[in-house]
Amino acid sequence: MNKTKRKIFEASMKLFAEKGYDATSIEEITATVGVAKGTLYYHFSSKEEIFNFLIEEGVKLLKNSIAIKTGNLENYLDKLRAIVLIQIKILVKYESFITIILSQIWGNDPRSQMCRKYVFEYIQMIEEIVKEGIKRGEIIEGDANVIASGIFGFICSSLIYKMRHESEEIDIATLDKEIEKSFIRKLKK
Amino acid sequence: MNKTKRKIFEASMKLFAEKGYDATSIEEITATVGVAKGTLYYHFSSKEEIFNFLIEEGVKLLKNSIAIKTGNLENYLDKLRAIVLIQIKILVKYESFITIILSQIWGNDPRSQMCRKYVFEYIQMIEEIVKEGIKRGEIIEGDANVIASGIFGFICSSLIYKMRHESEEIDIATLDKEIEKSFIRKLKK
DNA sequence: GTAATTTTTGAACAATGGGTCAGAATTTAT
DNA sequence: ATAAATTCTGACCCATTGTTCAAAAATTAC
Repeated sequence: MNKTKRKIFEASMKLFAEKGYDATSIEEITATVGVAKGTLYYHFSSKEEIFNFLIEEGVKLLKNSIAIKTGNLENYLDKLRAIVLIQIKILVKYESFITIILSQIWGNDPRSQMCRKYVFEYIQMIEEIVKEGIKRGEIIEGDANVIASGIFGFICSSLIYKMRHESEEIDIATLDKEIEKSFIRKLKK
Repeated sequence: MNKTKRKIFEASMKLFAEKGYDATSIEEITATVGVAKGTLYYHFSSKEEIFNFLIEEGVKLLKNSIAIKTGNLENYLDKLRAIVLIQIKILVKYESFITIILSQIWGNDPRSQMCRKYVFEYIQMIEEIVKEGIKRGEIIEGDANVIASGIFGFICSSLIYKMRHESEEIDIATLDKEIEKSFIRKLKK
């Protein structure tokens, strides 16, 4: 990716996360980057395209991380543990992306639907792991749907937790350990 | 509340939930209700005021429900169970309100901050229950912060679950039971 | 029935925002 | 050095939006 394009990409990510898609104007993005309007439209065909680009990059990152970190684990509960940890790590490192996703998935407009599609795919992936874990007797019996949605819910709760402790620096290991201790561990059969 | 005002209130709630605050125009709201623009501005001083009004009403409802349903329970884990159930019930009955809240709390703009303030108060309330439950030995030891945030996360996961099963009608009792079985029950000491 | 009050109307206004484009500046190729 | 291709600029366009207001309509009070 071009240097200018990357700058526009990063400024958009930050602004979309802070103020939302609609409330962020093209003018604001270009002012932040320090280029003229035309430059933005040279690199991206529309505001919408910036957004799509953003989401695709983020999803790619999340999926890859999960694939790498869970691939070589044998036990399916350990896979879930790994997912929770990655979720927290991504949240801390790419908070803007997670913020955008969590802001966008709830509505009914096309943009929401698009984001939701990705999130559903992600949860589906978790669900497969839960199902297999149950089948193998490594995870307690239960509705894999609900459990997978619940594990996604931990992204929300982690971000909320992070926001509630904005002043202090959040300790990934501690948050992960506490979620593990209070919720995940209990999924062991 | 006036009949016309109520109609405006309800249409706004629905539209804000579906399309988001910024993407919903005054014109759209008034067209939905079937009144002229001026009528809206007779009942509300601004778009922002509609939003604030909306959030306050919803929060009032949620807090009251919780106070009533947990008040006469002795055991603190039962209180948490009741909260989860109420969360699901409110979600099904007032989905628009929950959708608006979940869309709004993640950003950094004044509107997000306001919504977040309410959500933090709500989580705080859960946290107090968790703390007391731990003190009394009815709930396992753990970080009350994380557990309370986690229980809030179940609102997110329930809405996600609901959206993933849009076609079928969601069964409150079942969803509640599954969350109880997989997550809440395990908090018992 | 008339006056006073409340409620509704919709045209008009000012501001903002996404997007365009012809030309300038810069970089790359020959 | 010159030509070609790439990248950048910012004034301009047009549609949209939140808000206002003087006048009309409807309701209430006397």
